Amino acid sequence: MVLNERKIRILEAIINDYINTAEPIGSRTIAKKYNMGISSATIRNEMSDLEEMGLIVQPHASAGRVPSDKGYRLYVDNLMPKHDITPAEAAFLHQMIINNINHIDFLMKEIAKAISVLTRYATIVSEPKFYKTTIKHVQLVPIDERSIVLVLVTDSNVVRNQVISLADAPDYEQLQRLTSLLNDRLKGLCSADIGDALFTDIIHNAPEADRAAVSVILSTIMSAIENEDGRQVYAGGVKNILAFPEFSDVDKARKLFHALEEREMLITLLNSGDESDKIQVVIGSENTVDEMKDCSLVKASYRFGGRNYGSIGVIGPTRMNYVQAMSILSGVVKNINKALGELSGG
Amino acid sequence: MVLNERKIRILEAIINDYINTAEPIGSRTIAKKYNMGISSATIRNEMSDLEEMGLIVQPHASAGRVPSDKGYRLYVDNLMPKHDITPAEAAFLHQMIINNINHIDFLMKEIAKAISVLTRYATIVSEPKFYKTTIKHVQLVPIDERSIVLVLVTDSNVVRNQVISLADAPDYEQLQRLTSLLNDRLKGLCSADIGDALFTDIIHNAPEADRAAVSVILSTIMSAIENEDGRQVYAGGVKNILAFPEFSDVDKARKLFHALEEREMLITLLNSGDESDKIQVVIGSENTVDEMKDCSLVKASYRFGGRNYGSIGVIGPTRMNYVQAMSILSGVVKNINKALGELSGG
DNA sequence: CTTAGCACTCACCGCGATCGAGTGCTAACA
DNA sequence: TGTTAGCACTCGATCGCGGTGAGTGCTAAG
Repeated sequence: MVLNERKIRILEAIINDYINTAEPIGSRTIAKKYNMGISSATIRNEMSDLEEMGLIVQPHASAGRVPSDKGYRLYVDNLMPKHDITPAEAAFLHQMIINNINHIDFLMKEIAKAISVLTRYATIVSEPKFYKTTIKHVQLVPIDERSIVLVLVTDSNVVRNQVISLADAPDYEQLQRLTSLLNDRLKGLCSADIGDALFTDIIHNAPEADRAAVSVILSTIMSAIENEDGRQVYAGGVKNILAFPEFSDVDKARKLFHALEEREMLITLLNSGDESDKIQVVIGSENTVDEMKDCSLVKASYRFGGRNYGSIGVIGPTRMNYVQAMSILSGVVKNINKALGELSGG
Repeated sequence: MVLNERKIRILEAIINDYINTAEPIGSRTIAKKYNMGISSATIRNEMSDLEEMGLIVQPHASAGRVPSDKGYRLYVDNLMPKHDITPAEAAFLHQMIINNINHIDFLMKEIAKAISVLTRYATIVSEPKFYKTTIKHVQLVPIDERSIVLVLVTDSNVVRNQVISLADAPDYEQLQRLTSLLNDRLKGLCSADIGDALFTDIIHNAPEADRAAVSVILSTIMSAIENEDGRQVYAGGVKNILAFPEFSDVDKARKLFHALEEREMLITLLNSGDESDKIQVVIGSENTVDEMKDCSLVKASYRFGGRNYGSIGVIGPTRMNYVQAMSILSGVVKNINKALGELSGG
């Protein structure tokens, strides 16, 4: 069976209508609403064909049709109009990213929030990977007699705090010395560069009195930088899910909420698919995660100098507004990449 | 009408039953379940009195009774058994607090999470107030040519990061000098101590080349420390709300979710009531916030040396388990206070 | 004061009737 | 051959109705 122009227009009508109304749509409605110059009976015949092709389904015998996951897939891959974000949205995103580009941890949360506000869907983001990130600066800051803060700045400008408890914390001058020492030895290195040899070398070259402290501090630095999967993932706008009729059953909503609080699940989601620059769409049953079978995920990676940096995903019902989600996401990614580029260039 | 012993026992039975089942409870059920040696008819008469007193209400004519907010109030103030947390819970809380007491920002989030897990209610916490908190240490850390990080450690061991953008960031040695300068002048001061005079004095005594940077840095420190309401509030376990039958209506749940994302609302909630050491309970309609009229809030402040530090609140339906919420909350607060005490003593 | 008895109320459940949106099929038509 | 009007049919949703049962309030007797 051939998917002619008319079938495509009917499919588009069904998808557009369903995205807006969340109600199954019948032949008569299409005939009236989108006057295509053909009768409802003809549309009925075409719809019968579309169903046979698996592009639309009937929830029950006397109901209208609803797009299937396969239908959405065709739509997303071939039919969907490309369109950009509005200048206002672009300006808003650009400003927000420029303002916070120096503080990536914070920026990621703001982005998640902003995207959920613009799309009214849930947003998940992952921070830049630490793996193969190099140390730009370490700084030891005194707290009290038994603890200090390790501040770690990486080349991707992620700032991390880590409180370290010590039996007997060094005083301020000692910390200054240790800070200099550590920066001299560690600056510009990535986790792979810091082997056991360097590790013990630094300890042995430290003043006798500082060795215990240096050992603890080095371990903390190592574990912070090694923990590749330790990067943060944030979810924003999760409550938007409650606004969709597909989640009017509280139990269903609760399950999805629960899933979206699972770090591992979010990481799995964001890491799925290839890591190309393209925006990827995972529709309903294509999801490997069970709780997501009724949802779609639109995701993109932001990058910097060819290294994979992190990902951003928009989660909505399968009938989500793919055009809007994809355009906003691409706007965000473009702006982040641009800002990160300027950062490395400047 | 006098509230005799028997009426009290019946009221307790109604409240306990309703806390567990969320179903109106009738006279026959009480007679059977809690054998008090009196017939359902007698209980009926007593219940009629309790209703007249406004302690219980009937959702509709042929239904059982449900405690009123006034009934809960009486229960919480006078009838409720005091009981402590289990040794296991106590050990768990104690360990978590001791482990993280040096990093209060993080600790607060962990506490919110832990309380929601233990109680299955939502938890809100506010970080220690910055107001009248003194500066323990400031540290400037380099990021790149155009930005530095300000790390601020207060006497309550809160560690704050703030990225500062500068037209031309000082180099490392310059930052060292500035760090020393700022520590010399600011250590031990609270926001009220840092007036305009000191402010300009520091700037004028700084080397000519550093003045622009010092000015920006000082402003950042000031705004961080002055912003009394700028303290963070976190909500945890909000999704637990979806498990309660009183929120099986998604719309109701959505409204509460929305409210619990409003910073201002949370601050209002946590600041309501007096600031004594006592655990406070706000029941249903006693709430000033509209969205909370169906909920109760159990809240406590944790303190340190007589200064108000911050608050923790547990939010559940009005039929929440007050005994459990209050015991866990008091356990948490006791442990925090103890840990904070040790901190200042050690 | 307590309790058995009883009439009454009313939410809830299950049932059948009705309604209507939507379909598929058929036959007529261009 | 494709399009369309007509029609029977399907089936979820809605409504009305009587029955059921939990629960009450009242009354009168113990």
